[in-house]
Amino acid sequence: MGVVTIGDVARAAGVSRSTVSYALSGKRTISAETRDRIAKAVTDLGFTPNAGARALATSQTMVIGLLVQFLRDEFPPAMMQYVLPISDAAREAGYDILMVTEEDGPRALQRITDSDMVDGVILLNVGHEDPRLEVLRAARQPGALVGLPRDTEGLDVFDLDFAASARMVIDHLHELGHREVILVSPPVHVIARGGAYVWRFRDAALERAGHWGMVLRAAYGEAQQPAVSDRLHAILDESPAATAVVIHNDAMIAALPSVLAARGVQVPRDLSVVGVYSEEFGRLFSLPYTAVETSPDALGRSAVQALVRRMARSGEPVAPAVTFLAPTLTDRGSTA
Amino acid sequence: MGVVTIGDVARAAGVSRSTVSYALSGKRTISAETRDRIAKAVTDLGFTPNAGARALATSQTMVIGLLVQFLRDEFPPAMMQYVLPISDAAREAGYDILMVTEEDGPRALQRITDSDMVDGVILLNVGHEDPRLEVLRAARQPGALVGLPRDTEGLDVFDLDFAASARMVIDHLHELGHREVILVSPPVHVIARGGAYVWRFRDAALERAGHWGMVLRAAYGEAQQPAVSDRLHAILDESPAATAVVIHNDAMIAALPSVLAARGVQVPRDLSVVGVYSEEFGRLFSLPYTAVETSPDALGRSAVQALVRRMARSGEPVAPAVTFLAPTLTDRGSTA
DNA sequence: CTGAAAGCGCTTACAG
DNA sequence: CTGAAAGCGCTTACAG
Repeated sequence: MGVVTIGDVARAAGVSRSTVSYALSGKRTISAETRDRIAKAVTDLGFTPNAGARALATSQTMVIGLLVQFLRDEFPPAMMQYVLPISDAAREAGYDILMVTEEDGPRALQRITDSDMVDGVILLNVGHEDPRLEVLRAARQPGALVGLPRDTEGLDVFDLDFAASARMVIDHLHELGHREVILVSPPVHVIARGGAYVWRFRDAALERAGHWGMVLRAAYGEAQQPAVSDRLHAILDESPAATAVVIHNDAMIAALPSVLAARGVQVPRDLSVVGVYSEEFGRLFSLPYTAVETSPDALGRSAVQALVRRMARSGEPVAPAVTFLAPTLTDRGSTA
Repeated sequence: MGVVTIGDVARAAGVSRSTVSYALSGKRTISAETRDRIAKAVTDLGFTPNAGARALATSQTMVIGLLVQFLRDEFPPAMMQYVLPISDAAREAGYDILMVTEEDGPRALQRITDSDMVDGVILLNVGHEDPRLEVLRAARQPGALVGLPRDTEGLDVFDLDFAASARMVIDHLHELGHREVILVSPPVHVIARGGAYVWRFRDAALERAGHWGMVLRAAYGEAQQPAVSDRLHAILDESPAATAVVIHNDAMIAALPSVLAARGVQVPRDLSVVGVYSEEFGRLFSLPYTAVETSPDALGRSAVQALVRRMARSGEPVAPAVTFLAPTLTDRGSTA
C-alpha cells in the first residue's frame, strides 16, 4: 500500500535504479532480457514514476498553467469554449492543465511560475494593457496569449482578426443593399478594462460603412439580464429605419430571439441579422443567424501548439509572432 | 536569471538552509534578528520555494485534481457552474486545481493519483455505476464526489436531493389545483450511462403525482438543437389538456421561451412552468420560471471542504458521508 | 550493455 | 535559538 518507487522495481528486477529509469525512458539500449524483467516488475508492483521527483530531476513539470478570468461583464459560456479545446490539445501533447481562476491574475501567474509548478502558461482573454504581461515577461517560462494586447513584443499571440471580421460583415450587408445598419457592441466599460476587440471591430465597421456610404448606428450593449433585453429593445426602437443589425455581443445575441419574438419581428423578412459567435455557441443558444465564426477551438489549440513548441526548446528558436485568425462568415440565411 | 534556491537565501542571510526553511514555515522559533535578515534576503533575491521539491519532501502537492467530463448528452454550461466555485474554494484553502477533461476518466484518474500529482480529487457528474470509483477506491488519495453513485461505501458524496425536489414541485402544483402535468426529463439514454438523477427525480414525481391522484405525463427530452425544440413541440402537442409542465432538462428549458413564444403560449396564463436549474443558469438564459434551485456552487464548495478536511488528515477521522442538499423552490411567478 | 553516485531543492528529525 | 545531515524519488553524466 505504500508508494512503489523505482528502487522497488530495480530490486524486483535485479538491476540498478538507473537501468530501470533508462528502460522506462528508452534513452539507452537495454537487452531484451532485462527489459522484459523490468517490464514485468513494473506491472507486478504497479509502478508509476512520482511526478514531483521527476520534475525536480528534469526541471520539467509537464504541466501548463491556464489563466482564465471570469469577468463580471463577460458571458461565462463564451470563455468556457476556449478551456476545453486547450485542455484536450495539452493532453494530446502530454501536458496536464493547472487551471487558475483567481481574481488577481498577476499574483496567480507570479505564484505558479515562481514556484515552478508549470512549464509554460496560456493567458486567456488578454486585455489591451494586461497587468499579467509584466509578470509573464519576467517569468522563466514561456507563454501564449489568446487576445491581443497593445504591446506584443516577444509574445506569441492568437486572436481573431476583428477588423477583417467587421469589414466582412459590412461588405456582406452592403452587397445585399442595406443602407442603414445597427451595430451592437459589448458593454462600453469593457473597453475601459482593456477589451480591445470592442473597438477593433467597431472602428473597422464604422470605417467600412463610411467607405460604402452606409449609415451605421453603433451602440453598446449590456452583459447581464434583464438589462440585456431592455437595452436591445431600446436600441431597436432608436433606429426604426434600420434594415439590418450586427451583434458583436454574446449576451445580447443570446437574448435576441426572444426580444425579436416579443416585437413580432421576422428574420430576415423584417430585419437582417448578423452575429459574431462560434458555431458551438450558436448551437447552445439555438441561434439561427448568419455569423462570423470566432473559432475558439482553433484559437485555443493554436496557442497550445505554439506553447508546446516553445517549451520543448529544441531545434531552431522561433521568433514570437502575432497570429490573426482569418474570419469566415457562416451564412445561415438570416440576411436578405 | 537562474533559479533562486533556499541555499542562496541561506548564504545571503548568513544562516543555514534549515533555518531559512523554519523561518518560512514558522515551525520553530527564530530570533527576531535572523528572521529579519532572512526576510530581507528572500525579498532581495525574490525567492519562492520550488513546488516540486517541497512536494517531494513533504509528500504534499497542495493540488486537487478535478475530473470533469463533458458528455455529448449534457449541456456544457451546466457543468461549468460547478468548476468555478470549486476552483475558488480550493484556492481559499491553499490548493491549486489540476483540471482533467479526458474522455477516459478512469485512466486520467489513475494517472494523476499514481504519479502523486494531487493530494486529492473531486469527481464531477458521478454516474450510478461510475468506472472512476474503482480507481478512486484503490488510490492513495481521498476523493469527494458530486453526484450520487449506487455504491457510496467509504465515499464523501454531495448531491441535490432529487426525490425531495420532485415531491416539492408536485406538491406545489397540486396545491395550485393542477390535475394534469407534463414532466420533461433528460434524454432517456442518460439513464443508460448512469445519470441516476433522471429517474431519482422522475420516479419520485410519478409516485407523488399518483399519491395526489394527478395525471403526470412523463417524457424524455433531447440534448442538442434542433432536436430539443422539435421534441418540446411534440411533447406539448401530445398533452393538450395539461395545465403545467415540469422541466428537468437544461437544454430543453433553455429552449422553452422561444418554443412557447412560437406557439403563442403565455406563462402562467395558458401554462404553468416549473424548472430545475440554478439561479445563475436562469440568468444566463433569461429564464423567468419558478424553479428548484440546484445550487451548484454550494455543492461544489461542500465537496472541496470535505476533501480538504480529509487531506489534512489531522484530528479525529471523520466517517465518510452522503450529503443531500435540501431543495428550495424559487417562486418566479410562472405557476398559477 | 549496465551500475554507482551525484544532484535536483526542499523539509525535518537529530544534536547541540 | 541554530546547524549538519539524511532523505524524499527521480534522472543523467561518468565509468566500466
